[in-house]
Amino acid sequence: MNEKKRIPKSAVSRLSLYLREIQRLEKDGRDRVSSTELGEFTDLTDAQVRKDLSYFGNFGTSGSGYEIATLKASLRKILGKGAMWPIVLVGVGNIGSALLRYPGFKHEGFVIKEAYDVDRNKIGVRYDELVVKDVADINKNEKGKAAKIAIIAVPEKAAQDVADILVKSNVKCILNFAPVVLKVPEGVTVRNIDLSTELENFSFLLSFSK
Amino acid sequence: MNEKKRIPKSAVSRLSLYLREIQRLEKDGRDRVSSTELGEFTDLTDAQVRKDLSYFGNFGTSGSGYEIATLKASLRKILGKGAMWPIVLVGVGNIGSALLRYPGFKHEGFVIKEAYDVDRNKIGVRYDELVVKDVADINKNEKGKAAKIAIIAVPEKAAQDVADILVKSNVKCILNFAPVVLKVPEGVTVRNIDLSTELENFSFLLSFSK
DNA sequence: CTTACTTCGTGACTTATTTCACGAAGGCGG
DNA sequence: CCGCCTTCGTGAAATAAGTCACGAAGTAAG
Ligand SMILES: NC(=O)c1ccc[n+]([C@@H]2O[C@H](COP(=O)([O-])OP(=O)(O)OC[C@H]3O[C@@H](n4cnc5c(N)ncnc54)[C@H](O)[C@@H]3O)[C@@H](O)[C@H]2O)c1
Ligand SMILES: NC(=O)c1ccc[n+]([C@@H]2O[C@H](COP(=O)([O-])OP(=O)(O)OC[C@H]3O[C@@H](n4cnc5c(N)ncnc54)[C@H](O)[C@@H]3O)[C@@H](O)[C@H]2O)c1
Repeated sequence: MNEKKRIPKSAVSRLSLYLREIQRLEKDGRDRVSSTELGEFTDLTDAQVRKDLSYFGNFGTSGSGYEIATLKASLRKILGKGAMWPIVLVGVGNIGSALLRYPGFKHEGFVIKEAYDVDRNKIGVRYDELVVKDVADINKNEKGKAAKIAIIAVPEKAAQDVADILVKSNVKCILNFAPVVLKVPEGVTVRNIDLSTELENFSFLLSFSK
Repeated sequence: MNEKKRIPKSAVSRLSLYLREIQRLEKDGRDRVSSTELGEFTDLTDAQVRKDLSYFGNFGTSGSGYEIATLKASLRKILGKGAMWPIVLVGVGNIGSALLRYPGFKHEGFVIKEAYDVDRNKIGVRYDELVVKDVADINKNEKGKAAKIAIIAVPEKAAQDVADILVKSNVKCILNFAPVVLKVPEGVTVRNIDLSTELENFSFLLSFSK
């Protein structure tokens, strides 16, 4: 076990894949899995799988691999999947409403608890138990049960302002769909979903490869 | 200029950011920019900016930085942004329809030319000039103007099958929203948009930092 | 209990990426 | 034309990430 060593940033994302796979295996009735097999499922080498897991503990047994029930419990713990994480969403347009309609998040331990927009046509709309609120009221988040995770799905021009407000209301993690590099203080983490950039990676590849 | 050296994978994504920023600057009437400034906008070091650009050419001028018009033209060329890239979309659900409604792609040089679904309620629906077709007819893509880029926005269980079909119809790049690791032959590139994994990175961070 | 086989955990090594830091230009004021 | 300032391009150094390969530990069969 390697409690001390630096953990590569991408290792956490891979942990997420491992967890997903072993949950699938568990559903299929499997109860053990080897690093080789897990590697095949996730398109990684067996060594990568073992090393990633070893950053967090000794989950395996020489000769017989990993017990699924145990590994699952450990990975869930590491990834913070004990509780239901509340999320605040800002921008209920194309993307925002797609997220609100997606039932998968609840099963994954995430729930969009609040959603905000500026558009009076959006405000008041109900999605399941949630009603879209006016973004002007967002600071009411500040007082109570404050979500630490936010999703920004507003137009590019509004994104930085929204981020600033979210940071003030104590959000620590932002998933940003707007095509902007957000400026946030230390201690706040931003991850970008940047579809144009993804596509440009493709057009780059395609233009070069012939 | 460094035509020979291996280019870090992430450099291409950063090029995309640089291009976006200088286009913004151009709109603001600016005509030159330095690596330092570009670094500030993109949250990178000046050295990183210069090194990334230097993989592709000598775009700058000592003492006065980069001329925006020139750099923009070069980056657009590198990223393959001369033509309009046709895209095929499979799965017109929450995500798929959000993509179809997004006008931004056209401005970026990408256009969803075909969209497929299995659901008869989706088939036949019109989005602008596009009409959703039956996924059973997807191989008709095979003959003609075949898109090289595809987006998969179907449920997890269907994703691998769809990927196999797309690969057969000569798609070379797949943007995958389904939470699965797709198996594709060499020469085909997959990039995943994996929202659960993104959120699990957050829950990991939040559970550890206190 | 012993042998043969499997599979983990990990230090050492390799490869990839980023950062540093400096020489060489280019611009500008005098 | 000269010094001074700015900013590039880039090898060299540093850091980060991934792969290798092997000892140790487990399993299973006879
Ligand atoms: N839809 C896509 O496929 C797609 C693709 C790539 C990038 N994006 C990016 O994702 C973001 C959202 O895209 P979209 O298609 O959902 O946009 P959209 O225009 O459909 O929705 C944006 C929503 O944000 C709301 N809004 C605007 N300013 C606001 C503010 N200050 N506070 C709160 N709400 C505000 C608008 O009323 C609207 O409902 C954009 O930045 C877009 O560039 C979207
Ligand atoms: N919506 C979200 O916010 C969200 C979040 C995370 C992940 N995802 C993932 O993105 C994917 C799409 O999500 P969604 O919410 O849009 O799902 P959705 O159920 O709304 O839409 C899926 C669409 O795919 C169609 N489909 C099913 N099988 C098909 C097939 N074989 N060929 C063609 N079409 C087929 C369905 O008819 C449906 O229209 C899923 O894999 C989901 O797990 C979505």
